[in-house]
This record gives sequence, structure tokens and C-alpha cells, in this order.
Amino acid sequence: MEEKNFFDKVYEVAKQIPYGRVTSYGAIAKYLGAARSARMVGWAMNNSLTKDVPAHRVVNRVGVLTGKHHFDGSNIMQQLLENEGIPVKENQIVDFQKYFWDPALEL
DNA sequence: GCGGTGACCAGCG
DNA sequence: GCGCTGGCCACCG
Repeated sequence: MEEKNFFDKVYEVAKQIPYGRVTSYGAIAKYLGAARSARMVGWAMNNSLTKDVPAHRVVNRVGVLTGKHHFDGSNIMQQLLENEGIPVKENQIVDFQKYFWDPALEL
């Protein structure tokens, strides 16, 4: 029961991302105990797009909206982040480290 | 049932 | 200092 798959864990963590905060694939992967599996985290986000998971709050380790291309429009991901008070410039989050939320650190 | 792929990250040359 | 390769697990064809 508690032993969910990697995907399910990613969904749970992504859902726990607080408002106005962002995290990285590596942070989630590391929290799950597999920092080297960050690739799969991104793939999980791809499936999370059809779920209630705020995938727009998840970016790479440098704060770049790598997955924006997977959203409906082109700047949808950026609009969502700015709507939460997170400044985004050139598909990159400004002061990313300031808004960075580490699940392994706060959970 | 098997092989390839995927929104990445970190180490090594 | 920069560039490339390896690694991890689940889903798609």
C-alpha cells in the first residue's frame, strides 16, 4: 500500500508543493532515493499533466522551464508561475533559489 | 515479452 | 573550464 511506484510518489510530492514555490526534478528524485532517476521524474510529470498535479511548479535544477513545451500553449507554464507570484524571464525563474522548495528538506 | 525512450543530474576526461 | 556519457524506473509500440 505505502510502497507505491516511483510515478505515484512523484505525484504525491508534486501535489505537496506549496503555493508560490517551485522545485526541481533532481530534488524530487533525491527525496525518492534515486537522484539519478531524474529523467523518469520528468516523464512522470508528463503523465501528471492529465492529473491534478501542478507540473508547472517543477523545473530543472537551474530554474529553466524545460517542460513548457509539453503544455498546451507556449507560455502557459510561465503564465501559471507568474500568476503565483513567481517572476519568470526567458523561460527561466528569477531568483529560482529563493523560491526553491526542497521536499527532502521541508518534508 | 522485449527494446527504446523520456520535462534530468552528476561525475569524469 | 567545458563537453560527453552513464544511470535510474516506468510507459509505449
